[in-house]
Amino acid sequence: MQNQSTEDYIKGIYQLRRRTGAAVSTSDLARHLKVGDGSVTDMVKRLSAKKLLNYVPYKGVTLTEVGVKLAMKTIRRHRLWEMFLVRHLGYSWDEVHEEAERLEHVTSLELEERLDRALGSPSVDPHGDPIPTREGELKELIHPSVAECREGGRYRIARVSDESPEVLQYLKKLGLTLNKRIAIKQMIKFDGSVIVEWNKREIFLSGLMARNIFVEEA
Amino acid sequence: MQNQSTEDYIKGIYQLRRRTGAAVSTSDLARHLKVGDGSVTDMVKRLSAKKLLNYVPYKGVTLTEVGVKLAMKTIRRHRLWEMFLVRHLGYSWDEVHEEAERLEHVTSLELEERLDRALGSPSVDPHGDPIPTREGELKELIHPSVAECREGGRYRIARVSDESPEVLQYLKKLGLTLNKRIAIKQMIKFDGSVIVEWNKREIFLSGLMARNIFVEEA
DNA sequence: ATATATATTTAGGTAAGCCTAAATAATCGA
DNA sequence: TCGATTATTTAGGCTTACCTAAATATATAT
Repeated sequence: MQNQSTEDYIKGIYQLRRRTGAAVSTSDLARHLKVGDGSVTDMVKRLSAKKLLNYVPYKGVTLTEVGVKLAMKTIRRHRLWEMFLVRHLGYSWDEVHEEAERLEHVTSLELEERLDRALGSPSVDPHGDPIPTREGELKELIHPSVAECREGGRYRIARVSDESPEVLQYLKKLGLTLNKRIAIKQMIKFDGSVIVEWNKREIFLSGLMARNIFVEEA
Repeated sequence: MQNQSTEDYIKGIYQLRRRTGAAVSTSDLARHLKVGDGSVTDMVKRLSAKKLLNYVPYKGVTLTEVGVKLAMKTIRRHRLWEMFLVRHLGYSWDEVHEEAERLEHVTSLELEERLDRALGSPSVDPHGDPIPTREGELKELIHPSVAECREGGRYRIARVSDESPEVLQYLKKLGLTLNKRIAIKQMIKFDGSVIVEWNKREIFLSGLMARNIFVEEA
């Protein structure tokens, strides 16, 4: 793969931290970025010298205020591009991640503003992930996954994890996109899979699928 | 400035060669890319090893077939982006060069195709520069500059050099954009400046301006 | 044709990101 | 709490793209 940029490291740290809360270990970061452990220690020292993060050997890293700002800027640009590619260039939601991953790094403030304007300042991207504001504010939306729903409940699809294209492709094929309304028919405890009803059809979701689709009571 | 990529070197060679015809000297390339002479010799050897160009020490470089292909691809992406930024994001023609300079390097074939489709396969960019085809064909349009016109002649503005933002900004302020029709009122031999008429107004163009605006008999 | 000027290459260095293997620190189980 | 396992850092190297200054070609002018 291509070399990881400063922005990739910072974004990675931000995203891993959101999951775990605590400082991010260098080896977790290494796995996330698909580089060697030693490479991360190396890079992390440089980024620490640039005051983008705090590094305590053997303890992991946390972003500084400046680091968080950079993460927000990068995530904002990423999500604006995803939205733009879907709305203005006809991409589907499973095709935009990789493109945005590259475009986010070459986006000027001017371009960011124009993308935002062209989209009418959207608050979420095509997967339902919130887009940080121009000022770097991000309101994390906390939605339960389908795996945590109650049988018989009715929900609106609020977000789908963009980590695995497979989930996105499967849902695309079903037509089960953002904001669609579903009913939970059956929760299968044995393997965590779920049967939902949508559009008068019963749809089977594996446990993995169910854990990657997030909903809101409706 | 940022490091120059392989694509920048190849594109630079292509463009310099179009001007002079012969092999491109390493120092001309260095000036063009704003890097040291020694750096170019260095890079040129690497690109030669990759078969993108032919390098004869002390004689300069020429692109191989593969090199020309890469130049065409890069120029196509650059010009499609310029067109897209103008048509779909409201940029003006003097603002797009730098953005396109970055975007061209992170554009997948898929994205290239979608830009092209969204624009209806345009044949020229916002400055009138021809856009290479998908297959890498570029038909160079040869237009005389305003500095070479004949007094009293009537012309259509076919292309404006995108090298200097100043020219583009000046013309933008006048409203004198692509395809506008002008009449040559007076050629001033002394310093090469030209007085043209457009929209019932007389417009003064310095010699430098005149040499950067290209026209077609009309 | 030779000296001088100019163009080009070489040589030695730097910094960023990466790798692997060896060394060291932290953690966990008994 | 001690020893083993696991996590993390260090050390030594590689590649790319850059720089500057010195060396060497080439071109020019008399």
